[in-house]
Amino acid sequence: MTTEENIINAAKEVFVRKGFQGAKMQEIANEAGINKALLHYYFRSKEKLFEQIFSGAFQQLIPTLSKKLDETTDLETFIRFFVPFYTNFIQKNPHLPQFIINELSQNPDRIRNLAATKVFPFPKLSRMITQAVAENKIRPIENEQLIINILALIIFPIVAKPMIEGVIFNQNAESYQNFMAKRSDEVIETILNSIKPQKN
Amino acid sequence: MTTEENIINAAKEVFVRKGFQGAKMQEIANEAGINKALLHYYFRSKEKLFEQIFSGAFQQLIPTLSKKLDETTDLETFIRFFVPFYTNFIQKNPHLPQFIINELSQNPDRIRNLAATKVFPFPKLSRMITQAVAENKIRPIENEQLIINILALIIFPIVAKPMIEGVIFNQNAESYQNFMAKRSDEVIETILNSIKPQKN
DNA sequence: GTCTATAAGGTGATAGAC
DNA sequence: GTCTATCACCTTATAGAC
Repeated sequence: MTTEENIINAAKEVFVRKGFQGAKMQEIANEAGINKALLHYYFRSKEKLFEQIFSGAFQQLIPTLSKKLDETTDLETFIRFFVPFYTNFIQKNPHLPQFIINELSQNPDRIRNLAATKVFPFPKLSRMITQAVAENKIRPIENEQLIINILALIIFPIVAKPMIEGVIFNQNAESYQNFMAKRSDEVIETILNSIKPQKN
Repeated sequence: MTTEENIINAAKEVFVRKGFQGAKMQEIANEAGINKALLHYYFRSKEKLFEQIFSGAFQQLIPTLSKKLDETTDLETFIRFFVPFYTNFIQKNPHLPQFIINELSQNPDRIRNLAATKVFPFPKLSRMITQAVAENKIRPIENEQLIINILALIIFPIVAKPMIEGVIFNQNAESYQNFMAKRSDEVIETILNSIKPQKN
């Protein structure tokens, strides 16, 4: 592993754990097993380092999703694919959504350009929902409400992990893991039930 | 308004906007229209000031909820009360959940004692759900899954506001407000639909 | 490329005048 | 109670030897 890759991995870890302000160059250097000066040798400043890390974070995610959306026409099929797929991605990058939310609310300009199109392929899914409603396959619901419902059910339990472990599971990490193992199926069932067409 | 109240209001604002690390005593002083020294005169340290702020944040919330839970036996009735009530509280304190989540994941010890019992009256609601399942009033679902579903649908759109405004609504603040105005009803409908007993 | 040393500026906290 | 001035420390960034 090159020094540069080494730094990137260390920085990703620290940035995402501490946020931009909380992350210290010294801590990144320690984590990478080098010294501060070398950080500035490879990446002129903390800002530059940050941008490099962040712009790469979502690059694995969006192409896959867009492709799947192009191949799929049925909303239920897409949801059954999307929920475990996105859950899995976020479980592998558990601090990422919280990090994005934090940075967007503290310094929107820093990552707005980066985040705008890379977080979620919104328009395609939106059209799919509109169509499903028009065809009476699901109950009437606004695109945005349904999309936020899905994202909320997936993302919240991961972002709020420390809160949930503390308040709901009394600091019991095993209970939380147990809970998360069943989460994906539960979200699918919750979503599909919630949009079933109403009986007349 | 006394200087002390002044400081508390300013500090609440800044802490919740920037997190513990990001909040600077100078910024709090500016926001309060005084100087740094006076902060330390009233509250010995940044830590002390922080504790004072935080421990007061939830004190209005929990008593009301507990009382309502004692008065209510029907789950649907409670949900119809709880969703708009909690939504309203969080809209008035929009940065609070994000703040708690952040601080819990960055320095759990700092607020664990404060947060543990004050965020949510979990056990009472849990028993109510167990009973509703046993009586076939709702489909089989684990208490924790349902409670997290409810909290997720309420809290996420507020915590993730900057992300949603950016990605879903193209920086259009009015669209977001419009979305939030309908949110409470939508959450109730989503939740109640999602737990309807299954047909045989 | 990698290091040590240090500059330049910020941050929490205190001393002391009024 | 409120202020100015200042201390001690920390953080980013750079200079310069190897």
